[in-house]
Amino acid sequence: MPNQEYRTKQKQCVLLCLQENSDRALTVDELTEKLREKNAPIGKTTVYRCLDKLVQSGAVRKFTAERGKSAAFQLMEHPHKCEEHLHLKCVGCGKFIHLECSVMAGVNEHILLHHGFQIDNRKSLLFGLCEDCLKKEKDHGAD
Amino acid sequence: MPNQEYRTKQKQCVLLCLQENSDRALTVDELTEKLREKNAPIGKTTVYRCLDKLVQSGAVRKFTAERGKSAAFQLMEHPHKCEEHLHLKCVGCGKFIHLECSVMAGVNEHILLHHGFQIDNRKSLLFGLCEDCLKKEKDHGAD
DNA sequence: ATGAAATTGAAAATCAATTTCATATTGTGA
DNA sequence: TCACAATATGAAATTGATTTTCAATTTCAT
Repeated sequence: MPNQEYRTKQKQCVLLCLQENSDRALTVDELTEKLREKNAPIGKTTVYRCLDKLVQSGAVRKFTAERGKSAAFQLMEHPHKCEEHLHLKCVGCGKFIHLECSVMAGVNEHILLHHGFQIDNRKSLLFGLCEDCLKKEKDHGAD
Repeated sequence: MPNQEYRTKQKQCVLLCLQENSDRALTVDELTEKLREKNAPIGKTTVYRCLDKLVQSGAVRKFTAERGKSAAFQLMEHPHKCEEHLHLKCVGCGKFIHLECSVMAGVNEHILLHHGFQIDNRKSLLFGLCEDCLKKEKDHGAD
């Protein structure tokens, strides 16, 4: 009486596609389209299900967009390491930045000790503008 | 040729209701129900529209829930001050905490100077467990 | 090869949020 | 006070991402 997860072509393809695009977050539609182009057509329902499992396992991070916009998914290269630091997401270009830094290392501890709050790095995300997008904004003079 | 915002009963009621519940975030359904109970019935569409404006103006913060769950809205008592510090949100009880603290004050500056990233405090939120919920979790021994 | 458990995916359902549009309200100028 | 143009309201219809359903297919231990 097997009680396990079956190894299927579809799951492998979704994971591979995420690996090939690990520098950015993909929506379900983008993923489905990329796989169709690669002659590995797959139903959207299945893509949703694969991603759910990957998110559960911690291997993939889900960026929940505002309603009406699709969520986007990105593979985390080192999930365990990722739990140890905060992350930044640029609202200009979508870039995802690992905030690994000795100065920042003590921040979560400080918040736990002095504010009684235990931050969950997997669920937290700081939004703002990255270096490139800041520069672009200055050049255009706007805002 | 007026080119302004009309002062209507509905807008005042929504704002008042948010003020009376400024300790927590309310969904559109909760807000609509509370106003019905107060004999100030209002259409959901209008509640959505009022909230949009309040969010635009910075007076109200919107907590975008995962899909299938409704977003929740909470009045910010001092919007300008809020832009100056980060916030914590407890995933256990929903508590919203202002992280005003001298130690944290330099964090955004450090990230800008050393990581080239300008954090937008209005869009950022750190998730985790507050003191009370941490205690509850320990008592139950689970996890 | 067999069959029970798990997976797939098209179609239908879900549901918060948005749009539409006819009606009602607001505030200004006469 | 009146009229009217700008704005607001809200019920109903629509949208659109995600989830559910379920019959057909695939996986893998025996």
